[in-house]
Amino acid sequence: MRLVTWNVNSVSARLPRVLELLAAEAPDVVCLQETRVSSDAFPHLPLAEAGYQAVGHGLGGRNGVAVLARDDHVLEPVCTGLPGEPRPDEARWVEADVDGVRIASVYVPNGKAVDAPEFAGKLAFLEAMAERAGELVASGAPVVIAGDVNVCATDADAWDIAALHGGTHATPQERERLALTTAAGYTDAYRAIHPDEPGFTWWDYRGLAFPRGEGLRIDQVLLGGGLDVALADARVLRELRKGHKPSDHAPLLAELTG
DNA sequence: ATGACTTGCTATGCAAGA
Repeated sequence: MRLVTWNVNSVSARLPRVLELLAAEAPDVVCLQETRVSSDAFPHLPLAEAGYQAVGHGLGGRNGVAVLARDDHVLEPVCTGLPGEPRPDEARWVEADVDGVRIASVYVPNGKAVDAPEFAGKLAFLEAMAERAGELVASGAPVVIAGDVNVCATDADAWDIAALHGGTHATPQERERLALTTAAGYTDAYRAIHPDEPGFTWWDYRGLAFPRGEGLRIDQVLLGGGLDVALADARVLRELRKGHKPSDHAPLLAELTG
């Protein structure tokens, strides 16, 4: 199974690049974040023409998540929303089963600034995610949690830890709470394959951040329920951060055997 | 050139992203 996670910063604005990804990599599963469309307005038709079915969860405007599966798989919607999340109206979590593998696409809140009320909401969301992650592995089925976790797990995940706006994304509070999910029995796929590479997945649109290499590794594929032994490769699809109208995130691809 | 933000909306400027 080839699984991609990608924060697209609007699936409508990014549709040509999403179709480019599907044509170039033919992934089995794609988790999208920041789709920024309501579930009703999700672009099912052009994706179907490209050979993909989708479960979208969104309320328009901001946020929104989705799971795509290639047509030769069975995609079954499971649930939307994360039990215990502070803002269920923000559409940041969706689960679907693909050939019996549970897939969760997640968009963790940004948190804005350490002293902002949104920061406490981010911490609460990360706690709810860890809780759900534990439930999922306890069910015994293989599970993938993939998405924009909006946290640099270590200093190696940022080009300049001192430059992070408002001090967010690398605080001990955020890291401890993200670590609750991995402690529940998940493997960070990219780090498992590349222990010493930055693996950045996001670069600011401003200030030539991408060509300067000023990025963050804030998107992750987390493997649970025994899927870690199937991990064969993981890589950042940097080509999609280049060219016409890119997202500010690059897709992250994980390859699993079987 | 990997090239100096981008998106959708409380819209014609603004907040938010990280």
